[in-house]
Amino acid sequence: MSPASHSIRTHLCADLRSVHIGEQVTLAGWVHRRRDHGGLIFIDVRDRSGLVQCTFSPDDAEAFALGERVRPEWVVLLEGTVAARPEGTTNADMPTGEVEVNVASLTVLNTAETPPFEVEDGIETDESTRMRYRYVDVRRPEMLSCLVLRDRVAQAFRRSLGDRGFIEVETPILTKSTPEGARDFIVPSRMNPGLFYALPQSPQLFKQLLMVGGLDRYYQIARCFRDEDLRADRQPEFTQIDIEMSFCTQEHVLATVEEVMAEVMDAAGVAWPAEIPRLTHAAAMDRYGSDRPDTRYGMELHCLVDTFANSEFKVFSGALAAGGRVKGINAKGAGDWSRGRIDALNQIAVDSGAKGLAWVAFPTEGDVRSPVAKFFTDDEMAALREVLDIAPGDLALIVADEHDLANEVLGVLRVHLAEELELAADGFHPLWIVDFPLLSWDADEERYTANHHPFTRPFDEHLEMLESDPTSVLSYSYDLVINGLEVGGGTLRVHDTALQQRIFSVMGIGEEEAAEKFGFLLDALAHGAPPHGGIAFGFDRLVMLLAGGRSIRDVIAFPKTSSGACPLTGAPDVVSARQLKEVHLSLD
RNA sequence: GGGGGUAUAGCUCAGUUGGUUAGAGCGCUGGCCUGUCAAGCCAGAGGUCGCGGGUUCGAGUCCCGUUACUCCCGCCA
Repeated sequence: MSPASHSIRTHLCADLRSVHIGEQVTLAGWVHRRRDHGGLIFIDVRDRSGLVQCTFSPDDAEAFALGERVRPEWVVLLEGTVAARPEGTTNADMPTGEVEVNVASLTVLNTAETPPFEVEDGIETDESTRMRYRYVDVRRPEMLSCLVLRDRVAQAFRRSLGDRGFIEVETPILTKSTPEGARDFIVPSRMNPGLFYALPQSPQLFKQLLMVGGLDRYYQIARCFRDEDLRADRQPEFTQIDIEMSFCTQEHVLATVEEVMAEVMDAAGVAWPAEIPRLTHAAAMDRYGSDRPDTRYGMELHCLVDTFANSEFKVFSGALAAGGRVKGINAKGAGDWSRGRIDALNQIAVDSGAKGLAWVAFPTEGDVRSPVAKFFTDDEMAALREVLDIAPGDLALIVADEHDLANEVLGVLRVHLAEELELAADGFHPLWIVDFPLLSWDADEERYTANHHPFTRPFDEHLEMLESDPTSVLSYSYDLVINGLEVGGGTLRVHDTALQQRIFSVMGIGEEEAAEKFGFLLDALAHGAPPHGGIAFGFDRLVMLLAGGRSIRDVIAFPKTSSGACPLTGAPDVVSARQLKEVHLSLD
């Protein structure tokens, strides 16, 4: 049903077409632009559907006088007759360009101050100004279309998940602070002096409790809160499509998600591959140097250990002797880069933790430029060309270092080079990253920490290594990566109290602490927890990606600045002494 | 917490080696104008040069500090 039903208007502005010619219509909207010719006035009237041109003729003195008075962004109600535009005055650039409305009467519903910026696409106004006047900003078609797309995607998720027997359940916003993970936003409790709620970082534990509760399949479009520093793709509050299912294997979760994503992408009008390729975490690191590789381009990492096994070059031989790796990438088309540009790459490598970056440029056939090639034998050079598939115009970049570091450094360079060389193909290139290690060693905290979260289920066949070789234990875990952006992630969960205790123990979370922080989860697991698993999608990121944007803020109606402030409301703000006293807080 | 960038009219920006009264386009206000659609023409208003301090005869410009916005690193299971 159109918004024009049950309304003081009969049509939306941009719905008018030649078929309406001769009809009496009533429109309501904002004055977009006025073109006053003295004896004839054009006003483009805008509502969320778009624009239509309205004309005021001096024949109707009353309406004409009002037409002279109105200003941009005034809110008007107007009645008139849809008419064909005179020959030669149609506007092919406008959907309504064949017609215009000859206005018989106009009512000013509201006046408006001059807007702080133009209500049109493509403006370059400072973002905090746009945020401060967000109600003006969202009148711009490109902003409106982002919110519409967001709605489309949300509706598609609801429909698709509902069709598959998932039940939408809301979980608490006022909840309990948990260790691990991000910093919590906390809320003082007036009725319980000195005690605090925390806002959820995700509904993780609640959805597991719902599985124990026999809901079987749950989803929620859930608001999540994390008190960490912001980025272009990170807001302090954000939205997840949160999904959990019981009695399933990893394959069942992935299959369900693939079906749902196919339907969602179809609803969003996006081309989407029939099958989502999979890559293990280890393979992703090995081939792309990243656990969220951008597969819109190649430039994979290649192992040069065999190539330089007997190298005289001390940097290489030293790294290999220490058990490290020599790996390289081929920056195709960068063979003629200046020394300065290559030095910049070296700086990126060093900033990423490498000791340095070896490079060999092949600007033209038979020409080689390199500060290190003199250390290579002819055979080594030939092998290098072979392994990296070098052609004239290419640039070989080589890192020799400890295994993981060599991968990561090249991974960073790969992303940087792809941007500079504009390698990314069009469209959306999703892939699954699976089989993440369960735990990582945190050198700062001197303990093992969960890669995903502490409730992730280890591979059954790796359980015996849990205490003896914790970092070698892989887990039932999966991330959905699209164009180098982590869009979703999930795991199968531990559904057994004893195993959960073992994992806490390996992580250095004692029985007492576990009982205090997660006691309710452990209790639940002891009350008949089915095997279960799920996934959560970063909804804002996904919509941003589909909208082709670079900032998550453009798909959030009222986002915050990078310091977590809201220029519109002025939040965060001071509260009164009385409010503080009521919640038993005093400030420094 | 660290690094980079930005801050001059409502918006987007220019402003030279420090030098008279800080400019432009758009927008805004007024006037003219009957077929425009980024209407056109004429006229006009509009400035705490982010803020504070310093150097100087003189600071939008140089120095120090600071705030806000923004991008990145750390951080974000």
